[in-house]
This record gives sequence, structure tokens and C-alpha cells, in this order.
Amino acid sequence: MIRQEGAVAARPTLAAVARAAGVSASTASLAFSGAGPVSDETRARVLAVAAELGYGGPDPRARSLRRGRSGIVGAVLEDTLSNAFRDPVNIAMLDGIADVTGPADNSLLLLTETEGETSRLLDAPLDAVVLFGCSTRLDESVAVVRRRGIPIVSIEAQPLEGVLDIGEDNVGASRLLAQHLHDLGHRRVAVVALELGPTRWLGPITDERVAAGTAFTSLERLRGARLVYPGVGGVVTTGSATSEGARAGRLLLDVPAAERPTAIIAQSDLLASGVIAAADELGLSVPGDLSVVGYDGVRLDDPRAANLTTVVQPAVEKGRAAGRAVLALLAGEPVESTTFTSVFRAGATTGPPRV
Amino acid sequence: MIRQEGAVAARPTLAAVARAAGVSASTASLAFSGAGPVSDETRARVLAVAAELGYGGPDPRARSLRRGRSGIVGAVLEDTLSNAFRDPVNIAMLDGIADVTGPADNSLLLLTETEGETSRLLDAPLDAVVLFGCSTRLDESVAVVRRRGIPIVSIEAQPLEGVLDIGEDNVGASRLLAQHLHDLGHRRVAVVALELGPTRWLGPITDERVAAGTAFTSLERLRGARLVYPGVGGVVTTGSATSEGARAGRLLLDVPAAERPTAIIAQSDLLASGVIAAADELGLSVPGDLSVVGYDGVRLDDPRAANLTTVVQPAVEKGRAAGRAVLALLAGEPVESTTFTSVFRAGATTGPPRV
DNA sequence: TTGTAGGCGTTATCAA
DNA sequence: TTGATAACGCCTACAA
Repeated sequence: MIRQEGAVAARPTLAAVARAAGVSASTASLAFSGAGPVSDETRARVLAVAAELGYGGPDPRARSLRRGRSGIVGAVLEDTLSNAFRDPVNIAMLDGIADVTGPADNSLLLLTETEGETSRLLDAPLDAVVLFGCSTRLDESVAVVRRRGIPIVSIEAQPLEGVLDIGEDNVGASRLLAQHLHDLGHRRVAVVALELGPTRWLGPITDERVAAGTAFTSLERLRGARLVYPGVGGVVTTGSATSEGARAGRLLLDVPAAERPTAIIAQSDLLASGVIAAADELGLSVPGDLSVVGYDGVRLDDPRAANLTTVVQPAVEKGRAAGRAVLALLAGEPVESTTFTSVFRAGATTGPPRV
Repeated sequence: MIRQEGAVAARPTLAAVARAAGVSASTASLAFSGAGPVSDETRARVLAVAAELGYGGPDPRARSLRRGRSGIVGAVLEDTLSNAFRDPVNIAMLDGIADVTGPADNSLLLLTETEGETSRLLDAPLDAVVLFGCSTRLDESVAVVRRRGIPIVSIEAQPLEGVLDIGEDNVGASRLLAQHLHDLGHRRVAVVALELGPTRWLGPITDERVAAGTAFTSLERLRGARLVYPGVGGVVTTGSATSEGARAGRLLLDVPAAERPTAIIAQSDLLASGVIAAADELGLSVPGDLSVVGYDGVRLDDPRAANLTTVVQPAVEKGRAAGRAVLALLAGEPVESTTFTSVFRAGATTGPPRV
């Protein structure tokens, strides 16, 4: 049985250590931080006394008030952790951020802004915030954070006043993929879209849902596809996961051959993988009976989708850029929004439609 | 171009708001926190003045010093984020923790304790810490944290003085899997192990590496297998990933048939999936030519591994238990370590050895 | 090299 | 219902 808290008498403070060591608090502080000159002898004595008293070093809470910095960067995800992290792209971006902010002694605080709850965003000791492809549903919370003077960086978000964005040419890349299919001769295509917000359920892409949509990435990718296939429809999913792709795939493919699309534009590789799995279940060959394209360029475990035609986005680099932006804003340096471009990668999941 | 910091004059404080509203700081504080009686009129005035001055609410840094709580729980991973989160088990556990601590207004701070760096563990404003299957390499850092009086909960870690552990019967479950293979008649088996620490490289399981091993989970699972197959060897990987499983699989399987194991005990489902992919590449059928078992019970995208023989561990439940333990320790309540048991799930990847 | 003083922004306690 | 006071634990000019 463990009862860690309270089992010990009140923790000693720096002042207590200083007193016991016969020095002033400021000297003791220097002994720990090394921020000023202290004789070796004094430092040793302070450290020895600290060890004896079981002092664990300066309290980070007090330090962060005094310094005005907590060393914490909030990573805001608009989803549960399991959903958000199911997609390797999010993980890669997170890793990219940590890559840059970590060495600067910043850690990442996970903030999932799901519907309803009072936002931890408002009472966590944050130095800065990174928004992961957040929808406009968060505008209010964002406003409050901004009022605090906390730097905000967004990744693929609708341009927002005072928020620095690390963007992605979703329209251009999606258009490229669509054009690729068009060039191959496909005329009956469908889109399998990421979540569109503000509600979440798998169903057909309708004008209403598009008009009400709050998820920037998804809307932009749809826009790109529609530049080539005006008004193209399909299915809205609840997010980037193979299971969702499979559900959408079944919906689109389990119909008479004459109505079946000859190509599907999935808005993520995970969705594409699911679509391919569904096609396989239904006995349709890819790319013989159906061409499929994805988006992201992640490595997929399913061998049927291993060589997917897609666009590769520089996820880690985007994360790093976000991290650098955070550090620059924190340092009061000027920074500009950036847009990344994804690269088309031809795979083995697209071909001409069967005639 | 964005220059958020410094562009604005010093942020107003609660005291400034109070002054402007003609009330005392304590009253203004109450107006925001709602922790005491304030007349509606006064509250309204304070809030109005705050809005006018652009005051964004009480500073969490000051609040956490004053209250002695930051609302932050550290999640310590001994790996990069991309590696740690590639495994759905870790994500599920994280989600389980957040599930419990979130409603109590706590957020998770990601701490990756990789070799070398000075530990953010020591200067982050943490209320508590959860160790994710951390090896004994962290003992020092843990000691420092403990000295601070911060509650520590570990998930599948070597029993540690003063640390509450949410355990897993790794030995028992591994033994079950091994016994299953033994019952089927397998006598030439190999293990594909998770990282063993302290070094990380893919290579044979040797007595030296086992003796020097620091990763509890991996060692325990090996121990379980060896209860049935004494001294069984195999390959140590660098962690739970299909790519690692595939590498290990090739090493073990790309040999003359007489030396080839008839069954492989992979220490995670992801590793097992990789092993099966490798077998497939080499033209070996599963379970005809090779039986494979995993560990975890996660959903796998690769259809060849979809129906894996494995043990299912209650990952989310373990996370929740860890979260509950954190809250209890924070509240000064006594808590006991718990051990979870995984459940055997027969799949289609095991069968009798070819005679 | 060491000590003194003051404050970072809040909130808990108590008295009015 | 409101206000005065005193910390919370530390750090940083500045003075000695």
C-alpha cells in the first residue's frame, strides 16, 4: 500500500536549506542554478545540506511564476487521443515539434478540446499553443488564449487573425491527384472525406454538410478535387482511420456495377487503405476494377495498400516548422506563415478504368 | 508577418482589474473563481472591466504556485514519440489515463526520457508522474522526482520503492502462449523480443543481453516463454513495430528448413504482424509452415495478421487504473498496486508443426 | 563572493 | 458581501 503524499513532513524550501546551510536564500539559489558566482565550498555545503534535508531542487511552479515561463507548449487536438494518434501524420508532426522545442527545454502538453468540456486550454500554464488542424469550432477558445498574449501557431487551419499558420497546399495537391485520375480516363469518381465537422457521422457528402463544414483540411481537399471533378460527391467519414475507409468503401462500392465509381479519392492514406480493403472484400481488383488515391504518404501495413498512389506530405518538417515558429514567437522575433507542398507519388493503385 | 509577443503592452493583472473596477484584489479573485460570495452586480462590473482591459483571466502560473497544484500529470516515455505512439497499446493506455484525469482538470505532459538529455522531468511543474513501462535506466531520475514528494505511478515497471505499479501478468500470459505452441507439438521455436535495453540494436538474444537487460516487460515475457521452452533464443528488436518484426522474421526464417523454427513467439502483435509479413515474403505459409503468436490484442491492418493468436490485454483499463491511482495519491488516499491479466485469444496463425 | 530587498500574480484567512 | 494582509517559493538587481 502506498501513501506517498502527506506521509512526509512539509517539503523543505530553498529558504530552509539556505538557513540550515548558514547562507542567504539568494546564495542558495545561485548554488542550484549556477547563474552567478558561488564559491565551490559554499555550493558544496548547500548541496550537502539539501541532500540531507531531502530537498529536491527549486520548485518549478515558483520558478515559472518568477520567470514568467513554464516551459510548456500546448498541443491542441480536436479529438480523443486514440483517434488523433491513430494517424501517423499527427504523430510525425508532434515529433517534429518536440524535436525543436525539446532542446529548448519545452515539453508538450496534450490538450484535447472535445465538445462540451470546460477548456483546459484556459487554465493550463502554457507558454505557447500549437493547434493541430483545428476547426473553426475552437475560435472562441482561441480568442481567449490570444487575449492572454500567448503565441499561437496553427497547423493547417483557416487563417486566423494573429495566429501563425503552418500550411499545406491541400487544394493544389488534391487537384493533382484528381487530375491524375482524370488523365487516366476516369469520369465516375467519388471522394471519401475526412471529418467535416461540426457533427461527426459517416454519411454522404451533401451540400448542407459541406456548407456547414468547419474542418479546413477536409474542405480544402474537397475543393481541390472539385476543381477537376466539379461537384463530385462521396462519403464523409468520422476521421482518418482504415476502419472508416472500409465503411465508406462498402457504402460506395457495394452497388450495381453501372453506378459504381471507377475511382475513389480518399482524403488520407489510412482512408485509402480501408477503401482498398473494402474493394478486396467485394471481389473488386485494384486498380483493375477500381483506382484509389490517398493523401499523406505514410507507410501502411496492409500489403494491398503498400504501394498507394498518393501525395507525400512533409509531416515531420511541418512539425519542426511549427516548433521553430513557437520558439521565435516566444523570443519576440517576427515570423511568417509558411505553406508546405506535398509531392505526387505514383503507386500501383491507379490505372485506366475498365472499358 | 506576426509578432505576437511584445506587440502589446504589459498584460493587466488581477490587481489592475480590481483597481479599475474599484474593488479589492480578493473580491476580483472571487469574481473569477466563484469560490466565494460576490454580489452579482460586483461580479458583473469586474468582468466588464476585465473585458475592457483585455484581461484574460487569472494567470495559471501564479495560480499553481499559490495552490500548490499545476494540474499537470507527466507521462514518461522512454522513447521518441513516433516510436512510442506507433504502438496502439501505448495510445490506449494514454487515453485511459486522460479519461480519468481529464475530468479532474488534469492534462498530460509528454516527457520522453531519451538518453543523454537533461531531464525535463526535473523542472516541469508536475503534480504527478506516470511511467510507461520504463526501464531501470530511469532509476536516478525517479529518485529525484520522488524526493520532491511527487506521486509516481508506473505501468509495468520493475517494483520500485514508493512507486505504485499498475502491472500485467506478463510471465503468466507468455507462458500460456508458449504452452499453446507446445501443446500443438512445436519443439523448435524462437522468440522475437521487444527492446531489452540498455542498448538498442536488432540482434540475437544472448545471455549477455538478457543479463544486462533493463526493460522489465520484455524480460518478463521472455521469462514466461522460457518456463515452457527453457533457454529459448531468438532475436531482440528495437521496439514494437511491424518493420522490426519483419527484420527479425527474415533473420530467423531465411535459413535452411531444418534449422528454421516451426513457431515464433513475438512479444507484441505488431512484431508478430511483421514476422508474418516476412514469412509471406519467403513463401512460408502461416500456420502451415510457421505458427506465430503475438501479445496485446490490438487490431491489425494487415489482413494476413488480422486473426492472430495472441493474448488480449486491457490497455485502456490499465490506463484508467493508472489515472485513478494518480488521483488517489494526489488526494492523499491510500492506493494499492494492481496487476491485470491478459486473456488468451485463439486465432488462425497457429497450428501443429508440419511433420 | 555573499547578502538584502522586493516582487512575480494569485488566493486563503480572517476580520469588518 | 467585501477588504486587508500575508503568504506560495523563487529569482534578480543591487549593494555590501
